[in-house]
Amino acid sequence: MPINYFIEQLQAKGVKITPQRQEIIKVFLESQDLHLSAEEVHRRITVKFPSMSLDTVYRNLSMLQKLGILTELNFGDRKSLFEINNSQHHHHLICTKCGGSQEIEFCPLDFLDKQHIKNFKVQKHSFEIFGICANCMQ
Amino acid sequence: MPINYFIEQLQAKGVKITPQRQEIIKVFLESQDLHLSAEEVHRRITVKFPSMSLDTVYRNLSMLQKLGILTELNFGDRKSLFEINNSQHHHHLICTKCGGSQEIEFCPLDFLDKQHIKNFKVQKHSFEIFGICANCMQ
DNA sequence: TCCTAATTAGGAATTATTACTATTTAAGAT
DNA sequence: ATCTTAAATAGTAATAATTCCTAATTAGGA
Repeated sequence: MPINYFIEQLQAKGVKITPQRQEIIKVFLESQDLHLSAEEVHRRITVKFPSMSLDTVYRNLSMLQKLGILTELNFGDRKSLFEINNSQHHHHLICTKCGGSQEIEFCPLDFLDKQHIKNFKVQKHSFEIFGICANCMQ
Repeated sequence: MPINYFIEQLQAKGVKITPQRQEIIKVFLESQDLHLSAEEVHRRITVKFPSMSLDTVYRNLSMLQKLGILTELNFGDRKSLFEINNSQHHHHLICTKCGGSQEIEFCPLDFLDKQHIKNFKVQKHSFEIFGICANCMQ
């Protein structure tokens, strides 16, 4: 997805298109890493724009997540990671040794009997598998 | 499960049976709430034993989790919750409005095609569904 | 009863995130 | 093109959860 695709979403929601916001989206689009922490996003931007405030990063990550442009991930280490929604819905295998992760396309909701969630309005869900990856296995 | 069941597990692992440890286990066994934070465990114990250190709570929760006596839960609010393993494996529906949770017996691993996780040694997994519970719905 | 490694209390330090406030700015109106 | 203003930002302080540190205590074996 080109950056304009996301900029248009912002315009449609009536939020201002600031240079800071554009930089944050660019970082995700240019990143090889799929998952970035607020700190890491900030670090990458301040290389070129040293005045970017960490608060601005947090504020915008949160806003972009609410708009559905980013997904927030919690791998249980009490720091949030974010990934941009430019591929299909998926979940993750996370290596507890090296910290790396891979995507799996399996989604539990496809197998969940609706009996289990009646009288409950589902908003979102999380599913992660933790273990040792092939690399770390030997 | 009586408390002795857990004490014996500790003895079998060769850790010392301190009063502090026994209190922590008691708190879980006596609690109607299924999920307790470190802070909450500490709060309940200091009513009777004001000198219990918060550090001791953290250290022991972590130890009890590694021994398989407790399960650590992360509902994405960057604070860990713990529950004692005295019922069968389950997952949770979590209400984003009131914070309450209910158990569901469905487990994704029962439906996961082993193709998805080949070359990966599974250690643990998380699965939570977030939404609005029946009470908060009206 | 003695010994010692394990454990603890108390407080300081760390990490991630949120709050606050004065200043700046995007973008619609004139 | 300029003006206006609500939204957004920078910089810093505050908060929350957790971990680290160290001297003192203690469980449990000898």
